[in-house]
Amino acid sequence: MNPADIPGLPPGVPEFLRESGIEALYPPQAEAVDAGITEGESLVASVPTASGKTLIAELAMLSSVERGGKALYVVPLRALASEKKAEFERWADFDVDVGISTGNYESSEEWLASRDIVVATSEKVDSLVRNGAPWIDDLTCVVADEVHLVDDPNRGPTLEVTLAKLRRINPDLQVIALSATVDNADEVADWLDAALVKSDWRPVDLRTGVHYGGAITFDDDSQREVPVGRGERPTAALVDDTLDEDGSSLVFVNSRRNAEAAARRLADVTADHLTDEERTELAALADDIEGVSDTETSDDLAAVVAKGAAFHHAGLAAEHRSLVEDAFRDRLLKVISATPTLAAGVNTPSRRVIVRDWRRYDGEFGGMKPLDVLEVHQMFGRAGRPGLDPYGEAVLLANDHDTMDELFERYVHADPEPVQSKLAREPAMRTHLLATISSGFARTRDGLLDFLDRTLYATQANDTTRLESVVDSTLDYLVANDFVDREGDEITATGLGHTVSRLYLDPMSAAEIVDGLREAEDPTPLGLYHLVCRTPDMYELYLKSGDRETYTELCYEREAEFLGRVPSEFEDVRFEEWLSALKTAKLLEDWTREVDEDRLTDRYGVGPGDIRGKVDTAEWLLGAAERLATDLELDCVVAVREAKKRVQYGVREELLDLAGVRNVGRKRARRLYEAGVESRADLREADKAVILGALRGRERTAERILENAGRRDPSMDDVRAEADADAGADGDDTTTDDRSRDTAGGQASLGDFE
DNA sequence: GCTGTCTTACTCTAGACAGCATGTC
DNA sequence: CTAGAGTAAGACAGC
Repeated sequence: MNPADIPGLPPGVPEFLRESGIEALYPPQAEAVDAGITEGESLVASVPTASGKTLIAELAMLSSVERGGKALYVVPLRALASEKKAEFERWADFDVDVGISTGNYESSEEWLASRDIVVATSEKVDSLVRNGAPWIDDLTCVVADEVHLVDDPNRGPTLEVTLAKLRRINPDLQVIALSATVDNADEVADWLDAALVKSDWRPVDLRTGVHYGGAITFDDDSQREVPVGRGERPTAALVDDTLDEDGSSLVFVNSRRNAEAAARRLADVTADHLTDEERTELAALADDIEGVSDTETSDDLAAVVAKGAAFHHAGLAAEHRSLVEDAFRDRLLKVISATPTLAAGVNTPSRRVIVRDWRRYDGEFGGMKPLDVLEVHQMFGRAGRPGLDPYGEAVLLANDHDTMDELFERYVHADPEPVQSKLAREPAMRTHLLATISSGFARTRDGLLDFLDRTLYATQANDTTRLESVVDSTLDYLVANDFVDREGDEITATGLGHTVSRLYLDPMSAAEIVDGLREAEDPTPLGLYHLVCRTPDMYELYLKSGDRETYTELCYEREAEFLGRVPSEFEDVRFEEWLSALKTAKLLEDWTREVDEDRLTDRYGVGPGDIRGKVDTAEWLLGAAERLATDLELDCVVAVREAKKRVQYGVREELLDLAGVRNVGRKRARRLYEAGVESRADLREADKAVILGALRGRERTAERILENAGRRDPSMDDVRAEADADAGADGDDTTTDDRSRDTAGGQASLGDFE
């Protein structure tokens, strides 16, 4: 199909498409147009990654906007939201404005209302609906990207319920659902009253196969010799082989440690294939990466990057990730070894994809569990860059013939699993029933069931008794915790219930927090951190060997600080969870005692990205706790607010005022304080020479800070920095300080092995 | 005596959305 | 009680 033959587009778009090199639509795109996506028809497109799904969405959104409407593009990850926004901005010339709304990057309400296309995460959309954002009513088209994620036990129900709500708010809403190839796309289409386009077509040829005994055997029975030398690893041989053709590789492994170890080994392979120019560019990139964070992870990553390889997992700081992804896309990095994060994240295509580990540890399963076919296929889908690679190759690894046969059967020739609604799970029900009641979508039990009838769950379930019983027990729970009231048939949210729903808290988290705060007379920061860390909204840190003893001891030592009853050591599971939460809380406490990032990472066995994640979550939960305490008129409001601010800035109490000044973080605040500048007011009055000295002679920085502190004459012209008293020992003093404090308190820290 | 290879015992395990009000080194 | 790669440390051979 020729772009000019597409109906309903804004004038000029077909020409624009042709200028961007789109002479003819891909077959699935043409099918989608035939199904009427540019004329308001709904569609489920179940097609492989990189086969032009985005254009399908764009055509639908553009035509909807052309008819005077407004489109919403729903993504599963923040990183994807910014990626898509940047992509859609190419339509700016056609008077199509794009806005973005995620938890960390929020455009103002009025501004979003004026945008033609809004990109948001599913949770954010859910939240906007709960809070009654008026522009939601104006939507004419919604796109759900990666809709197969409705299968996800944690976040799937949010997407499912959100789509159901949007369709209820606007019955004429056009829905475009983009999915990986799944077994039961027809059920999804059924649910959404949409047409279905299902295709295996790909713009770049994809060959999948298994490497065993010195050769890859592909699905079409062809072979490619990739001999493995003595003492060489198959992965290295495969990466080397791709490099001989000037192609890049993506290696998927099953743990962070494996990703890092593999990158170290593969760096020796890539190092031999670099031009001098690449070496120079990589050295610069390595410098940038090292500068992102002062941690071992950062240094390790920089070391392999200098040689043309990288690792990628959720322990990396966000900047690390994007630097690595960008450099790989620019073909500067030759190989990335990654955990499954990368398969679900932003677009990072590669000539060859190597799925080294196809089993992953799963505690619930009690051992190594094979990856889902869908997951492996998502990894496969990263192979082959449209327009750049002649073909893509996806390879699994086998050590013996039996395994090779198994892999062919299990992954190469297998269809992905069907997606299955997880809505009937308790945690999902808790949250979504309360939200549904709170925002007035339903006022009775029948009303709730009627609403739930619009979900995928109802489409799939052949009898609704399970759903009814979960609804009933969940309602009981919500009533018992004073989130909803029941009078006869009438179900309404209480004030508390409304607040909880709008704060986007899991009701169980809210209940735990409310209980804890009610009994808190004079809560300590650790007590508050522990309270929020043990809610279901916080991922807990994993207890390592030795941690049990360490934190049991700490638990008794600081027993008085905990809010709520400490479970007995003999309630195994409960106590274990209590300790995990304590470990997380202790990480936060250390963070607010200004312990350095690198010490935190090795004390808690986490990466810089994990620290950021924990801090963010704690900040959010403490903010919610503050709001709950305010509404309930509890005395601890001030304590909670202070704990939140300390987590937010990562500082001790005395630095709160300083750290509140823009451009002053935990490090600068501490240096200023040591130099005698102890408050915002001091910043306005103190000797500039002292301030400049504390800021290590950075004039621009100092001027910006003074300006932000409200000083009348921020100029640093002619000011000479007073010598920094402890130059060279900076940063270390606080850590040493902290360590002696810990030891004095009798607490085991790293290096105490007794 | 040093170095590389093999053996063995032991360790550890993926991911990341959200409120609200403004801005790290 | 499940799996398998990584790792550190010791054993051993070869020079």
